[in-house]
Amino acid sequence: MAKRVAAIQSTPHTDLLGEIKSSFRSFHASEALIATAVLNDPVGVSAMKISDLAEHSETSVASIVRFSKAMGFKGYPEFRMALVSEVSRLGLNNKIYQELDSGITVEDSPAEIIRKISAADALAIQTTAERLDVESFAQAVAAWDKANLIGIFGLVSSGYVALDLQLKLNRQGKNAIAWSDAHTALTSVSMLKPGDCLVAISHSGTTIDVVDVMQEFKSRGITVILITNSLRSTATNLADIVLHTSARETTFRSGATASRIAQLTVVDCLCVALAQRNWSGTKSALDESRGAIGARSGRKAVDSVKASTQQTKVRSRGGN
Amino acid sequence: MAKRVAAIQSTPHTDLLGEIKSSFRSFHASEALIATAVLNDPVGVSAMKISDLAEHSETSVASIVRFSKAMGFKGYPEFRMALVSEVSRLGLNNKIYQELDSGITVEDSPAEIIRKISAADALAIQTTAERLDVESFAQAVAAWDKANLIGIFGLVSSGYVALDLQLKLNRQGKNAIAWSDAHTALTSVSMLKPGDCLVAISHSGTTIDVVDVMQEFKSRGITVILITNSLRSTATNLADIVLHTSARETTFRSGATASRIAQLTVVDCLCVALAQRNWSGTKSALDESRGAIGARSGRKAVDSVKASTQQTKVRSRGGN
DNA sequence: ATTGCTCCTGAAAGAAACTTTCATGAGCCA
DNA sequence: TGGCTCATGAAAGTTTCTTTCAGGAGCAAT
Repeated sequence: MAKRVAAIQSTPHTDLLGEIKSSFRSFHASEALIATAVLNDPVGVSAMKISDLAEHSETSVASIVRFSKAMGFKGYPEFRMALVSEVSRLGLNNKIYQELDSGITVEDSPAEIIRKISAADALAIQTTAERLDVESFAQAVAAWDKANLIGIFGLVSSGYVALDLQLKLNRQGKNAIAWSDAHTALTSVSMLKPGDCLVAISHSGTTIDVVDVMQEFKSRGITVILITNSLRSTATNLADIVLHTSARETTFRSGATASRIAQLTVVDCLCVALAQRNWSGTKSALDESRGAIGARSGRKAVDSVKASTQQTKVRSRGGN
Repeated sequence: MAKRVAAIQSTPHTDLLGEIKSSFRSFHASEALIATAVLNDPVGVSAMKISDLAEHSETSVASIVRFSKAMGFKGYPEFRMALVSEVSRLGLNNKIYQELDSGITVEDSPAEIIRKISAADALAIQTTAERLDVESFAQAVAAWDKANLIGIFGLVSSGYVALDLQLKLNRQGKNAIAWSDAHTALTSVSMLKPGDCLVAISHSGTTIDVVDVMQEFKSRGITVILITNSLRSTATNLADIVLHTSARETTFRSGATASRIAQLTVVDCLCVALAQRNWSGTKSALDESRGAIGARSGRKAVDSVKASTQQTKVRSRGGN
C-alpha cells in the first residue's frame, strides 16, 4: 500500500473522482465499498460525517480513515473538503469563460454588466502582461533611472494615467512632471536635457498632438518612451522604446477603460521595478510620504472596530 | 439578530462572500473581525479549524459559532464547507491567488515583477466584480439617472478616478463635476439640490476630508454614494449607498494601484449600466463626441497602417 | 490438510474539534 | 449615576474523528 499512497500523495487532487476511479482495481474489499459509495453519489457523500458514510458504505469508520489516508489525505475531514471542492467545481465549471466578445446588450442585468466588463478589464491586464516585451521594459526602467527629470505626456483619459505616473515617481523621490495638453508640453520642452526621458501615453498612437510632442522632444535628444495599444503607428515609429498594451474595446465603452487600466498596470510595473532598483533609497521616501498622509487621515473617527480590523488586515498580509 | 438570521437563511448561499460583504454593516465588532478575516483570505480560512480561525481573527470560538449561525448555517463545519465550495467554484484556490501575498523582492526579475503585479491587478478586478453588491449597484445607477447634477469627490489618486468619471458621464450627456480637494467641493455644495448625487471615492474610507465633504452634502439632502475598499469605516456609516472594491495592497506599492484599478472598474460598470438605461439617448451623444475627436486627430499624418488600425478599432467598438 | 504468516477489518478507547452555557463587562438610556 | 441590555470569551459539555488492538480471513509452504 505504501507505494500507492506515495504515488497519489504527490498529486494535488485536481481530479479526485478520477483518481478514485483509476485506483479502483487496487482497492481492498472495504475500500472498494467506500469508493463505490463515493463515486455513486459524490454530492451525498460530501455531506456525510464519517459515521454516516461508514454506515452508508457498510464498512467502519476506521476503514474510512484508512481510505482517506490511502488517497493521500491527512484524514477524513481533509478528504471530505476535497470532495466538496471537487463537487462544487464540477457543478459549475461549464459556463465560464465564453462570451468575452459578446458585448453588452440592452437585456443584460446589472450583474451581467459587472461580470462582462470586469472580465474584459481583467483580460486586458493579463494579455498586456503576457505580451509586454521584457527587453523594452528593462530599457525603460534603465532610462528612467538615468534621467534627472522625466516628462510625461497624455491627453484626456491618458492624461489621468500621466498624472498618476507623476505622482508615483514623485513619491519615490524621482523628479517627474506630467502635461495634459500639447501646448504646455511644448512650452516646457527646454526643461529636459539629453539623457532625460519623455513618456508619451496614447491608446491609438495616432493622435496628432501626441506625435507632435514626441517629435519635438526627440529632436532635442531626449529618450522617448511610448505606452500605446497600437502595434504600428506614427508614434511607434518615432519612439525609442515602445511598451504595448493589449486591450480590446467593447461595445458601449467610449472611455477606453480597459485600455487605461492596461496602461496603469504597465506604469505600475515600471514604477515598482524602478523602486526595486533603488531599494534602500526608496524605502525612506515611501515611508516619509506615508507618514505625511497617515498623520492627516488619522485625526479623528477611529473607532475600535476599525482599528482592529485594520490590524487584522496587516497581519494577514504578512502571514501567508 | 433573529431577523437578520431569517433573512439570510432563506438564501441557498450561492454567493457566500457577497453575502458576508453586504451584511457587513449589520455585524457586531467580533463578527466584523471574523468577516474581515474571511474576506481577506477565503482560501486560507477555508483550511482552518475553528480554533485557528478564532486565533487568526482575534476573537473566540464561540463568536465564530455565532457568526456561522448568523449566516444561516447549522454550525462552523457547515459554514466551512460552504466556504470551501465557494472558493473552489470561483477558482480562487489556483496558483495565481496563492502568490499574491508573496510580494516583490529585490531578486525578482522584470518578468516576475510584471507577472506579480498584473496578477494582483487582475485579481483585484475579479474579486471586486464578484463581491460587488448588485443591489447597491442598481441603486446607484438609479440615483444617477434621477440626478440633474452629479458631484464627484476624490483626493490624490482617487481624484484621477473622479476626473475619469466626470469625463465618462459628460461624454454620455450627463451633467457631472469632479472635485479633487475638500475646499473646492465644499464651496460648490450649493450647486447640488436634493435628488442630486455626490459620489465620494476613498480607498480607506477614513480620510478626514472625505468624511467632512460627505457629511456636508448629506446634511443638505443629497444622496451620497461611496466607492471604497473598507468594509466598515466612518465613511461607510455615513453613505447612503456603498460600493465596495476588493483590493489588497502588496509590498512596495505605495500608490494603491490595485485599489485604483478596482475603482475604475466599478466606475466603468456604473457608466455602462447608466448608458444602457438610456440606450437611445446615449447613442447620439457618444457619436457626437466621437465625431468631434475624430475630426481633430485625423488632421494629418495618416499613413495606411494607422488608418487600418483605426478602422479596426471603430469596427470592434460598434460591432459587438 | 495443517500450520504459520500476513494483513485486512471493525470495536472501542483516546484525542480533537465543535457547541452550549454562563459570568463578565462594555455600551446605552433614563 | 444607576440600572438595563446585550455582545463576548472561558470553560464545561457534546459530538466527531483517529488510533489502537484483537480477531479472523486468505494464502503459501510443509
